[in-house]
Amino acid sequence: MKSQFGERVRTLREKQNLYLRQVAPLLEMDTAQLSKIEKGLRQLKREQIPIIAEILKASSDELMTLWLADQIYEVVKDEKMANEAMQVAEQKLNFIKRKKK
Amino acid sequence: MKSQFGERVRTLREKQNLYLRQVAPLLEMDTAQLSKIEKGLRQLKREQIPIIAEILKASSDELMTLWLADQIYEVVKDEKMANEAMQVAEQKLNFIKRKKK
DNA sequence: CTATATTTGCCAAGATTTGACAAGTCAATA
DNA sequence: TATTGACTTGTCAAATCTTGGCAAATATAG
Repeated sequence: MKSQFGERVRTLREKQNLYLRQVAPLLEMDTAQLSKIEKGLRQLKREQIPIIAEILKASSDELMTLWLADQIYEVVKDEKMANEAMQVAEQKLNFIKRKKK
Repeated sequence: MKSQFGERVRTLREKQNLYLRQVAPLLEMDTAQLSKIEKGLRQLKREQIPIIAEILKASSDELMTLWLADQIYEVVKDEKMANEAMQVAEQKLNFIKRKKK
């Protein structure tokens, strides 16, 4: 499981019977780049997520969630304190959210 | 709450009655940089965490946890799907961990 | 073998982060 | 109010990291 985002994009693309060469230009990149993105070797730019969601007729929220999860995972993988750090981050997140209401 | 790591470092440093000018050289930086780190405007390098932990007679694990939490928070702050993403990342983390055992 | 789809390797260009310094604020106090 | 010491802020070039684009390699199907 290299990149949840990439794997999901590939699945969706295949479900739509689209080739890299068809999708890549819509994102203004070449097939090599999109291939790397699907394999998790590169990151799609955050602002392109809604675009690819539309191309693949998928939920932008779902793809954004997977994309963010990949970024988080990149930070904590191989870290002994990963779980503790996630918990602390979550608490901060909820604390800030509560404050904003 | 800008940076949990930075705030903790400052607290620990003050508890030890140390000045920036005393601590900074031990990390091979100037006081300006360390000041920014404590205020969350810069990140300490990951590999320097054990060093600062020793200087401040603090737990390396604790500081690493806060440092990682800051990195995670940076990824998800202001994101609508933040909580969902954290959950997905956590699942992946536990999945991988289970596999490694 | 040929054609098409995808993957991989490379490296220059672009973007981001850091290091270093100078100048600034602030508080205590002579 | 002038001085000193601690800390902060702004700037910018250098260092580091990431991306874009191309060419060549591989894979698959006919």
